[in-house]
Amino acid sequence: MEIAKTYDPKTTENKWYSHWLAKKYFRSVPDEREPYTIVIPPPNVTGVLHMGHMLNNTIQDVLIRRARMLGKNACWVPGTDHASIATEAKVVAMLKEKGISKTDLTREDFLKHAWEWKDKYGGIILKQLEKLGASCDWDRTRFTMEDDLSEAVIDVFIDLYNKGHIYRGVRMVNWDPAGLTAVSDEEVIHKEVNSKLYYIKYIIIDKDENIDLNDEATVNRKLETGNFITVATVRPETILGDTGVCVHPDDERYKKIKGKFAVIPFVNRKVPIIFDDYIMMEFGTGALKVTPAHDINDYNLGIKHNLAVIDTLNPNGTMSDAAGFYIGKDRFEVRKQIVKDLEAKGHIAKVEDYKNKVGYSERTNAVIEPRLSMQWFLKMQDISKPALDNVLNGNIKLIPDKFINTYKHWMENVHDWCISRQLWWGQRIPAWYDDKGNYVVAKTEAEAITKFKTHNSQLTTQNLKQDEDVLDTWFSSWLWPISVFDGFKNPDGKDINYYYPTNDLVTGPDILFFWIARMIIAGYEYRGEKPFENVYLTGIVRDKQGRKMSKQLGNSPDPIELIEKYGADGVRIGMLLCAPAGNDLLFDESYCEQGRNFCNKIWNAFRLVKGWSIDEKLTQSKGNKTSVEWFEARLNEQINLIDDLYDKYRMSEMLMTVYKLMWDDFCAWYLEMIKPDFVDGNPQPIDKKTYDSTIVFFESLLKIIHPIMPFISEEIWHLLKDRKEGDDIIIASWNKTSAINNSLLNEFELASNVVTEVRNIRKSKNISPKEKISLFQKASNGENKSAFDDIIIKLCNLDKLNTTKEKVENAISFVVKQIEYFIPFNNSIDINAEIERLQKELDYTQGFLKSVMIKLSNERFVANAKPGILDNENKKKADAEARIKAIEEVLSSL
RNA sequence: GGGAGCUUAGCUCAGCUGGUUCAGAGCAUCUGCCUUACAAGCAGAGGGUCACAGGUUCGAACCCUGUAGCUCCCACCA
Repeated sequence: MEIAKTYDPKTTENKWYSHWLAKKYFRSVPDEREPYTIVIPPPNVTGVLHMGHMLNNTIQDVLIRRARMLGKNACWVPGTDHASIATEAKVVAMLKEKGISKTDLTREDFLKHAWEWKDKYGGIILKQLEKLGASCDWDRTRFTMEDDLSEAVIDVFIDLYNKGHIYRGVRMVNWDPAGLTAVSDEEVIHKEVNSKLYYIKYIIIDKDENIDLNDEATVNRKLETGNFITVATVRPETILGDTGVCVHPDDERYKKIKGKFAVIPFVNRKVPIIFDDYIMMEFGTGALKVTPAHDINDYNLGIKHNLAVIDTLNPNGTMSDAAGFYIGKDRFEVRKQIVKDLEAKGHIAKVEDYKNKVGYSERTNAVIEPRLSMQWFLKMQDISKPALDNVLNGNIKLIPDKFINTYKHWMENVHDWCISRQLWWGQRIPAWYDDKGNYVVAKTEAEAITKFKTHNSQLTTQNLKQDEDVLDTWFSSWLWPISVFDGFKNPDGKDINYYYPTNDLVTGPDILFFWIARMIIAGYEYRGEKPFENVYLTGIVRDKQGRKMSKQLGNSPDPIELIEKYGADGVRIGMLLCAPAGNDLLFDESYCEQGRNFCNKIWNAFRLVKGWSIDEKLTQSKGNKTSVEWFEARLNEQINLIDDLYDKYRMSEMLMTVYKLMWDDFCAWYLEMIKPDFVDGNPQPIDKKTYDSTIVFFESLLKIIHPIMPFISEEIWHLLKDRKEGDDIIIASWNKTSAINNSLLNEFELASNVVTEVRNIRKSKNISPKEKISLFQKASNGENKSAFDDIIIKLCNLDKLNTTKEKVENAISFVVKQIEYFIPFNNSIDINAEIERLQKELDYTQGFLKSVMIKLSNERFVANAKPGILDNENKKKADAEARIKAIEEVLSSL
């Protein structure tokens, strides 16, 4: 059978994925085995796969597949997130294209459209994950807005409310006057812009004084006599909402106006002058106009000093009736106009150019206005305590641990969590209001009525209204590790008891607070136990220039296209190659190319082995015996290393170790060592013993690569030999190691150095690899045979490898460790070049010896260094001296 | 403004308790090879004042101090 020269992923991927599904290998149900559990960070239900998903799902699949091979009951729970904001935005956009405005629809109609949308596009992303090879238990697929999970969310809300952790309060939201909605902080883009800082004079009057600003004579007299205070602002239109002027209590300039009042231009409003150390005396004039309705800091000042709140903006960004002037005009128009009008009345002191940051809506690009609104909050102080403690004490590990600092800082300064969103797509807040604004929190309207009736027997359903808002999406995803196992519905269920706490969570550090910290909080609050043991934090995938991948930039490759181009295994390698834990990764397609090449290398190793014919009668040569013994030692050594790296979550190092074990040790050395020769153009057979060992090695290697490259490993596993039904690599046992022959590994080290030296000399002397040469190795006793001699002969294409007591004339020489080697060379040898080469070696070694001697002659080093270190230095000294002696001997012979 | 982190080869990064020939790996580069598994390959080579300046130590890429540059998080100052 002819085997293709290159590995073709297309023919294998669907085949094996369907096979695994059919065999239900991904399925997990509780049993007596140790569980190994990962819950997927649920992607947005209507989203499509991007590079970030590729990265963290590859890592999750690697972990889950290895756990499965380790004999654990591996359970990877997939699912999707309803993603209130993103999904609602998509549905709104879709409706808009159809000419439907959200405001024209009832809540019920809108939700109908939204569910249709979800049913149509939801789950595409999960289908895409299959292409990657993700071995999720698809029977367990959950959705954060399915009935059970929504019910859990509502129950948790009610429970936390009853415990006194949830309250209503006013909060400044980012209002998008174009989109007519509040947007989250994450959807606000701050840009630095050139604006103007206006200095505006406010007349000062006494407590019992009144003034009419239309009375020009009085105003001018006040201004001329210095009875005014100058404030600076970039938003002069907000003065219509001013209800105070604030200065620093220590500011000498303003001590004399204590107890006085300022008059707001235009509106003629008399407002108090307040003193607060929030003020920075150096900024502007050291006096701040306070507009509680339109600035969060001003709002806080207002609460502290009991100032009125006047909301001067309509939702669409025009001036409201409450503003009193310019009603119905857009705020930017008003800004220009009010400056002119103030100027005319002599209220403008000066105008400066000024750079400041302005927030823009990501979606509409409108300038965001801070706006007050009533929201629901979760008090974080008390319930977050165990979540902080258990990360600090190592009960939950963050990998890499540098994130502990960030986590600690955030948790120690934790803010109350605003959990309400002005959206329809999500879990509706279970609060019910009567027409006076009284409310109760209840699971159903009926319950709400009952609750109300205990206070007011007159109430009926007609007067009750449920809160219009929904809960923040994170308020459902923070329950994810519990709710996917029905831990709320059935708190003592088989699943939750078996799988919880889960083992590893793999996600990005950008949601450390949004999601990870909150899952930990919920875990302790509702299970009294952590939700996971380890959090593996990947980096953010960026492009080669370090920019975030985004649709706008168009710098994000389509993962599915990558898979088609390089194969799923190739792309998985590509992701892992550039993904050190916690560091952002600069993705480039060439990594996938490298991954594809690696697949091909493995494929060709298989092709080579498969092409050999076996001669059962042939006895195993000494060289082959040594080769097999060496590779076995090497393999065991590397498996131990790989296991250790897995345990430490050093994924990129683990990958590199696997890569080099396969490519360098197995393909470049081992297979070359045992590869049968050709005689007269005919390939020779291999002995059965060596062949069998090689197959066993190949199987071990395939098992090692399986978690990383599931498809090619399964394919070759089955092509390598006939297998019984159900003998699939995906469920094969992970390699166990045995004792390692270290002296053989050391001998190989020497032999491989000799081979490299000989090849190097061949190249520098232009000796063709086909031309046989001789090699002499010097040994005082004339023996010094190595198990690797036959291998050196083969790999160097020698006609003989002899031992000699004396140096060899007319030869090129080199020194490996302390041993001298000679290659007789008939053509004239460039003595000078030889001397130069050896002299360089000698200089280096002598320099090295010198540094060792300095240490050893240093009494304080000898006194202070640990014994092992000292022994080492002595050994280094002896080795270097022997080497110098060897080189000098060769040199003197020249 | 507050906090955290980073700076090692052309690129991406390892370097774990300060001490193995410690200055590494992969990629890229250069040179020679279409050698009967693989040119998506083989063989070989070159490449770094470990950001900079001090300090501690017998000994520093590693610990301390300062400086410069970069990144992220939080609060964002009228």
